[in-house]
Amino acid sequence: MPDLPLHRLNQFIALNGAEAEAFTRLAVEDRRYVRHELIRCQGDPSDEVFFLFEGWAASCVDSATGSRQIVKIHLPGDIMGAPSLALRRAAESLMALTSARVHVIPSTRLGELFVTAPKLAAAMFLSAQQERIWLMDRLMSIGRTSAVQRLAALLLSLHERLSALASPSPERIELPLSQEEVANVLGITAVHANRTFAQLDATGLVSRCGRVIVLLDIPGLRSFSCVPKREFQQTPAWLSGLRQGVPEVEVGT
Amino acid sequence: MPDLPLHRLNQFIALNGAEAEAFTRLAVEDRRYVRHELIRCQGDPSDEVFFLFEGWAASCVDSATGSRQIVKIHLPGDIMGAPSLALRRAAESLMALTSARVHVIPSTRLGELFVTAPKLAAAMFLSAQQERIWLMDRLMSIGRTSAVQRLAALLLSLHERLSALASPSPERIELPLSQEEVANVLGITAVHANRTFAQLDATGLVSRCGRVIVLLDIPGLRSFSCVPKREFQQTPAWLSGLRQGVPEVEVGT
DNA sequence: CGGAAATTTGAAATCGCTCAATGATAGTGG
DNA sequence: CCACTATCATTGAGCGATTTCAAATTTCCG
Repeated sequence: MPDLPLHRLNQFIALNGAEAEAFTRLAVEDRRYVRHELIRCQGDPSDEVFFLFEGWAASCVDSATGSRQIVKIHLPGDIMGAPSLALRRAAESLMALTSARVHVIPSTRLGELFVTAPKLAAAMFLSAQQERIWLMDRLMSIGRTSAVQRLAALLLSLHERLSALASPSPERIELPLSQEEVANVLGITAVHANRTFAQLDATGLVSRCGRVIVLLDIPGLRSFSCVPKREFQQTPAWLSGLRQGVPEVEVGT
Repeated sequence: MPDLPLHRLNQFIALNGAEAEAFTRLAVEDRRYVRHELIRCQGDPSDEVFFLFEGWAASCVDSATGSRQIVKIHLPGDIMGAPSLALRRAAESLMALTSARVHVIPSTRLGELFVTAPKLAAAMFLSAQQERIWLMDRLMSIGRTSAVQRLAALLLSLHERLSALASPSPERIELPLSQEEVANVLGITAVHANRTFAQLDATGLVSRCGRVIVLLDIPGLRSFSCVPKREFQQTPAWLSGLRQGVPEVEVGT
């Protein structure tokens, strides 16, 4: 198994080697997808989660009319499909945005990990809370700000996440999304997404050339977007019990 | 300690008496609030979570311009403030919508529970995933549907949650929110919320008298709202390991 | 090179917003 | 109980943002 991007799991609780390895052993399959291919469809039985190993993907909620809302853009290291662990049938569709490699993890194996590796369970719990905050911020963004501001907020959040991925120049974002897909993220129409790009361009906060966007003034973008900056804490003090109370290596089977 | 509404915690994993009791012992304080009082403010240190024991409350994200988005309406039994466990400073403000009673739970005590009561930890994990689905559905609703449809979706979700609370007649909803607050949920303005109420009234799907709303045609509302129905699973099969692998009662201190 | 998909632009219609004013309702203190 | 006040609900009119429909242009890919 090649190096996995485990920064998301390690973000809140530094896992030891055994724990990280236990995670890498969860996958039963390594699938490849091409752009626009469905990884999982809303309504499918939800007995698996997915680890995005390479490429970009999206979680979408489809409305009864067929229109589609992209509720999350996934980057390498993301666990996809976890919300549907609470359901019998998946709440969201997962779609590859670029060619992508995905590790398939049966839910039952994840369940075993909850027993054997409580630190990993805690890491996944915190990761879920982090996702909630991101969703809440996007709800605010869509509910209370204009299309241009939402676009600024989207670019900022991508910048932040690409930085965490140790991307070489995160302020240069090569968007693999079409304008229609960006529109599906922002809650606007494709035509308006185009005008919105032009509008943001005109502010001078970003410069755009095709699908390559360079963020020129990040503090300016942030105050323009009106979305507060979130400072996640690396090792939450309230979880200190985990380090003392639980034997370190009981992970291997 | 009086009977707590623990249906949310028991929804996914039936806790035994010791586990439920361990949870009730978490609280260090029982606070009362009046309508509109702030329970916690965005930016406050996030070293506590809150259990809503009685009354309604709201989680709000405030934008940099001062406008406020209500990201969640809380009913009795909800745990509030958990997303901010991942942060040093709270991401959301918590506000009482009616007079309310709230149990204050220090984060550190919650952390201890993660070690001593893994079933409770799993229940909170699943609850967080459920919240993510609700947030995703609202993102779809706000991003892709009209104001009237969003209002229908809001009323439906309240109906569903009131039913789970064993409310006597959940199709009769006595909203404790002003129209301005409803507008802050739906991502519209207060004036438009009023027109939207009138519009929904005119469809015949609901009837409204002041703040009392009666849902007349629930299937009709559901298809009108375009939000898919979610069937959460009571005891996810994938977590079966928890029942075998972990000693049942090691909960008491 | 050809064809499909994506981007860009225009014009008209619609939805929701803002500003402003008027009625209702509830709470308060006399 | 009533006047007083503040908050909330309602309505109108005009404006702005976004949508819709339609067409032209560009880019991508085989």
